[in-house]
Amino acid sequence: MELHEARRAGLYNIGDVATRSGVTAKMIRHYESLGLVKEARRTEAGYRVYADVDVHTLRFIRRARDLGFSIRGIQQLLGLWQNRRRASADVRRVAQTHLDALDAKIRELQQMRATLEHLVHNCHGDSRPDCPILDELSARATED
Amino acid sequence: MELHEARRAGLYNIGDVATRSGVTAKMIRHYESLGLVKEARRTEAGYRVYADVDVHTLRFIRRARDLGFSIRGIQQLLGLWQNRRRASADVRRVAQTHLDALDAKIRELQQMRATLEHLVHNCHGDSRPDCPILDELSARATED
DNA sequence: TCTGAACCTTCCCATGATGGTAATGTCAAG
DNA sequence: CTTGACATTACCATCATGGGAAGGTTCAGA
Repeated sequence: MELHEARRAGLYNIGDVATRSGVTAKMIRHYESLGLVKEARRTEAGYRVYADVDVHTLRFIRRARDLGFSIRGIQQLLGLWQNRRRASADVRRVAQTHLDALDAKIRELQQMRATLEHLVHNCHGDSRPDCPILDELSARATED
Repeated sequence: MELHEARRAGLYNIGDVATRSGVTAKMIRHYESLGLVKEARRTEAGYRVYADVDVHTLRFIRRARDLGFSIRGIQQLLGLWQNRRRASADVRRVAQTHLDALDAKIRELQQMRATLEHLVHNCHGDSRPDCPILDELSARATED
């Protein structure tokens, strides 16, 4: 197949798909190398060729990434999405696992934030050198 | 210098320092290669040798890492810590920058979390295939 | 004194998701 | 036929950390 034939057949090259899906061409190739999306057909010149269904799949991937799912999680979600006999419980389990991970991460960052906020709040922030931030970081023990 | 002499002089090898500072030997070497800590002296056999002041510095680094500071930020903080003519305003500026970054990251994760929570909440989680989580991910447009 | 465990050294590779760049080849329009 | 905008692969970088291999050192105990 050649590219102009593919175009006439309603197919896209990687740049078109990138624009339509919101996934960069770079990442599309990367996902292919990971096996997250199946290997694209090629024109005779070696250009990747895509159809609407691929755009749809890549949008799915991008939305999942936007929700912070890992490639592993997206792999699971894609598998369930493409399996009509899936149980929604399986989907929810994957999502819940990620939700728990998000919660853990948020708590971790909030803990950092609280400590740092406290320190920043207690720092004069003037021309003098004394600074509770440095005092805390150089303290002999980890206590506040 | 040989190791037993160094020990008698109150110095440590990298394993001791790792234990005392809470920074792994691996990371101590890495920080040295980055220039975050100065190059350690060596015994004649090539073993790194450290003093109490180095333990102190590495603890400082570990505490800063625990607060999520980047290597770049820690470099700045170390510089200020070791500069007696620093202005606390400079320290606070570095900390505030990181605090802002933490806030941004937390908000980003909370946004993800909220969306995902909503989806998980609306998913039956039973044996049927219909699932709002997949519906959202495969939606034609990004709206809730 | 020998041996083995427990250290140390350097060097390379892996993570996860993404970006950059370079060298090279193809396509489409003027 | 040239030119510019595409495409291809391959490699390197990020950020902080860990793993492991291959080899040298130290030290305690038999």
